[in-house]
Amino acid sequence: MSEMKIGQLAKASGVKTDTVRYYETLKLIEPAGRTRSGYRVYDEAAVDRITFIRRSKSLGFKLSEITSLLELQTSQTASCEDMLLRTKAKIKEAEENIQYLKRMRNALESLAADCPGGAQPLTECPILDYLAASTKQMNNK
Amino acid sequence: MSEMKIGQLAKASGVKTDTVRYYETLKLIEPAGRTRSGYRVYDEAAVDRITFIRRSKSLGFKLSEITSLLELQTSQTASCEDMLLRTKAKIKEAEENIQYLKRMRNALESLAADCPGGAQPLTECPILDYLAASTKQMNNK
DNA sequence: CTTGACCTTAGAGTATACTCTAAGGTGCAT
DNA sequence: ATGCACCTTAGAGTATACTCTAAGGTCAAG
Repeated sequence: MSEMKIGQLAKASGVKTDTVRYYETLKLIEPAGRTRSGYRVYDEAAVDRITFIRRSKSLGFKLSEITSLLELQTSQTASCEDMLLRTKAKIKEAEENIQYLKRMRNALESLAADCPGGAQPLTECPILDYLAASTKQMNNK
Repeated sequence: MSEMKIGQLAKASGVKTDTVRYYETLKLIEPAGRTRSGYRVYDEAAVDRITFIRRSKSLGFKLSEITSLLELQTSQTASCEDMLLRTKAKIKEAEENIQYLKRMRNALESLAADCPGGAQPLTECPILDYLAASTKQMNNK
């Protein structure tokens, strides 16, 4: 099945037909051609391309970044370094997000540790106290 | 300044006036009243309320969740346990996101470690190889 | 020749949290 | 009186990645 219609491509690559069309609007993929009746026709390479997109997404790349990854792939002049740099930038991003979430989790945990839980009235709740405390310190985003 | 207009509330609580009006559409806050000419009038409690929202946001609560946190705060029947449960759920969420990001980062790091970088042609790049490899394994999210 | 699966397009809807624009009124100072 | 900062509303725009709807054409099987 080297020639296929959008439904087959979708099934073969694990996405919905809508998603394939959406990717087309972003110029991430294009059908190899069209039938006389206007149906999109794809070849095997299309499956690889969707797979490329899915894997890149699973590594945290956005669709707009994947556009540039795909360009890199077909570029004559690009070097390994180009890909490595994008990968390192993504690692840094992930790392920052992890740190951000850890700070959040730690703050939540220290509040939870102070909270007696149970049927205590909320006036005694250190968590709500922290949230509602007027004009002391201020943690922002 | 116990009575203030939206601009003063915004300044006092560190958000934009647009944000205050947006929060109003979500029923997160309401002006204490209006002047004859229609200007929103707020009291000191409004500053605390916006502060509550900001702090909750910094702990990872969504605005829709903050609605329910604010209800909890003024509830007669709620107990500490209610707040603690929400906090624990949020900790779990943060933890899951951290794990997810760590898997992503680790995958990126092991790819980066295999990549020679430098001026190697991309045909030799293990990162692109992984992304483009046809129909072998498949990581999805 | 009709049924059903599959295809087409354009455009709207979902979720989240704002942010901005347009067009116009208010209120105090010079 | 006029300028300026500030206020009002309704509604659109931003970012991300789809997902769905409507209205209609295609195609192979029975």
